[in-house]
Amino acid sequence: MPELPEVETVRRGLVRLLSGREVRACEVREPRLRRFPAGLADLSGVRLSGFRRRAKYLLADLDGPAGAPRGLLAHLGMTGRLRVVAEGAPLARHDHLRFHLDGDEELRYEDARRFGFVLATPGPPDDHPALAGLGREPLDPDFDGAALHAVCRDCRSPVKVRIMDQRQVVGVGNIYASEALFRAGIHPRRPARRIAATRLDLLADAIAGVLRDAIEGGGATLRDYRDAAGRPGRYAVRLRVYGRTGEPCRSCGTAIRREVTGGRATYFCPRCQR
DNA sequence: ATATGAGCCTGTATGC
DNA sequence: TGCATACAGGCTCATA
Repeated sequence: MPELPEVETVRRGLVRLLSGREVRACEVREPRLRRFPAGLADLSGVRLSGFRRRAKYLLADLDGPAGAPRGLLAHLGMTGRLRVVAEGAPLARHDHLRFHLDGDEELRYEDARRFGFVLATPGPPDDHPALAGLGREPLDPDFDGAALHAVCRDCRSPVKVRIMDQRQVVGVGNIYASEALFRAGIHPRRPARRIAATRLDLLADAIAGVLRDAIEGGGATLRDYRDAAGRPGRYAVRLRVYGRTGEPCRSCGTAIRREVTGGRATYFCPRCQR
């Protein structure tokens, strides 16, 4: 659901809609999120000076009085939405957090499944322990076949499981893992260490390529995902294998197959992917 | 150490 | 129509 392209799309929306804005107050309506929404009571008077992304996490930089939190850290989980709405807009059932802003607007955090969170950090949000141990950013310029080789060598797990492991490569979730492996022509259950170097080059390009294309399309909305302005993504119709069980492969016409790998639904073309 | 599976959580779809 | 069940999958934790 919200994987790297969706989080990046939300980030860009927040930059556009909220840069430089001031938080007047924050209201916690439901604290039982993935992590406790610590520090949000102390945000009055801070200014939102920047929005960054690391993996599937959103980081906000804050300018405020001494002692005020310096950052926000958020994760959308599966159904989390960060949206900018008019002050006092009708509340949805799962609007858990309300950030009242200057300019008569609110930033709302809505999350039906409560797998996500937003919290304030005393120091830079980068220092939060949740970010320790994360793997490589696939859109960094040095993400290539050699980088993937370091990730995949000696690894007996299915390659799909490996590229979804956030300690190895970040931002790739269930949807884009299937899509990237299709692009690279690699079977999702192939042991990671059994992939030749030339094919790892292809896979690195495929991962970065599908993520870039999805960002360009504003992310993929299957059901829940919305950007910071409340709009769905436009990339779902471009997916080549995800959710297409039994439908013809767009490349060879063979029926797309669904299997469970590492406990996750996995989609692939049994003819194009080896 | 790595690898696998359960659990968190609610809305939606499916089967009876 | 209603009920039970399975599934969705981000991550964390426990176990093998």
